[in-house]
Amino acid sequence: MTSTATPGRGRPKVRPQALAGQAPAGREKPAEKEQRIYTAIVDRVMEQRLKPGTRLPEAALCELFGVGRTLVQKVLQRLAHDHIVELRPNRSAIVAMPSREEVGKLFEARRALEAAVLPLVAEHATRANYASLRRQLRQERDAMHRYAQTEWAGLASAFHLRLGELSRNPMLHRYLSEIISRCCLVVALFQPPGNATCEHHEHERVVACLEAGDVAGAQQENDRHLRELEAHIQLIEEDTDQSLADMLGLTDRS
Amino acid sequence: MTSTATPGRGRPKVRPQALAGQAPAGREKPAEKEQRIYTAIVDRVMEQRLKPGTRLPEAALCELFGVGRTLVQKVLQRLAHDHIVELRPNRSAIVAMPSREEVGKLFEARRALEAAVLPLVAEHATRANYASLRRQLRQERDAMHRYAQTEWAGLASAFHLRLGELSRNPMLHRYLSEIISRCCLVVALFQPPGNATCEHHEHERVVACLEAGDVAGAQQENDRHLRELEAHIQLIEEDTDQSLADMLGLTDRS
DNA sequence: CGGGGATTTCTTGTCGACAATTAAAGGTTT
DNA sequence: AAACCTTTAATTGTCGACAAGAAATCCCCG
Repeated sequence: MTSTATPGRGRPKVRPQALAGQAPAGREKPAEKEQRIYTAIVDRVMEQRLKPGTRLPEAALCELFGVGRTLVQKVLQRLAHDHIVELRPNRSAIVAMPSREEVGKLFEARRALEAAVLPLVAEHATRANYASLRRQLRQERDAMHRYAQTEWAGLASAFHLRLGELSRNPMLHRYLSEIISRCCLVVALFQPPGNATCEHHEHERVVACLEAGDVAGAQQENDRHLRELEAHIQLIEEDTDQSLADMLGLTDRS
Repeated sequence: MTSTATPGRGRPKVRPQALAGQAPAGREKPAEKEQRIYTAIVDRVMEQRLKPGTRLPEAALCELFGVGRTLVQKVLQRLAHDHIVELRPNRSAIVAMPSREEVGKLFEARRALEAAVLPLVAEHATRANYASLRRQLRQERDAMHRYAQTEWAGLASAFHLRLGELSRNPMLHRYLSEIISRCCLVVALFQPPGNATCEHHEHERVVACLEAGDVAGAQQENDRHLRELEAHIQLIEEDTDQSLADMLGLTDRS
């Protein structure tokens, strides 16, 4: 008999690992199921409860969410397409860990895309749109003053998302959404809690330029704003010796 | 017994429809399988052998390509993400048929994106890159003179794709590729064979501006070029009474 | 003769099962 | 003791099976 004390020959048998399932008992529409799993994973990544490099085996996700592998695979496909996870053939999916170069390209793309979007916003935006933008800015400021970091971070990116929406171009909106959520991911990765940049004045400046019809000015302000955000990221990244740990291969396994 | 002459009660039983399978007998790597199906469908759509609105039932595709439904579904997901097909819940997937408004937004996005890409191209491009661009332009001109329409169409979009590549930004490159292939789809849909615009001079002008360091000029030339292309599409669309046939529901079935 | 169900079939949504691949440890040989 | 091979488990790739939803036709009734 194979006792528990004697270590078997091959790969060690993993313990059943009773994972706490949180599947809502009530039946839900098929589309909602998929969305629920998707957002659950994205949220955990944003909260840093799922760190980059963490393995995401399909079976575990199946138990966690109480669904079959088909659905989990579909979600993983979507996550991989959005670069939230990395999908390797015949290997577990892992939470994506963007390299320094990728982060640079990411912000470059974001600057280019937002600059391309601003003229369309200026073209289509109405008074009501500007009013709602300003309302959003007030919320943002309040959250900052209340030191509600997670909420504030969400609102800050919501501003840029709203700009994408106001371009009235579904494709550009989608692309910008994709890039912004990846940026959020990066920020969440490298930003130690409690270390936030005070940026909401810059948002206000962009809106002011837009409302005054100064598109070029808005582009310039936004570009500078994004560069500042990126510089802050880089700085923090230098601070922690992330690269060293990475080189030693300590970030690979749990 | 249920004879073939008497029409049964419910929905008419469809004939097995012996479809000619073209599955390569030799085993292939899993990733290649998926790509083979994907490109096969895209190619058929581009050739207009699969017209918009054509239904794509999973079972038929399974027989055609000799694979299971899992793979077919994965491919359909990708195609839907690229807006090549439309995916409705509990209904057959159909080849996408972009509306007039979507086409407008599509070209708007393309103009914005290419304008955003050009500065990066000017920043990164080397002498050798410009040389290869010019080589491509010569091929393009030759193909046009030889009246090789399909080849020429491919080369014409290849020029824009190359610009995306030269931006050295993977994300922008991918987005531009997506949009360009959608534009190709639209062009293929509305462009009757043999009716091509003579555009390669405009490409040359863009390259000339870029090489001279005149980014704004290149953007302007490219913008005008794309607007001309779109205007040509619209014109043709007005010509054929596509909307009428659509309203009569004649475009639904083969 | 037209409209509302009933009925049948088609089609997708979802799941577990089996095969193939990869990783990780132990044992073995030099 | 270090490098290689063997064994074992974990994990994904792929498929058919079953259930549920939608569509098309016919039947019946007004």
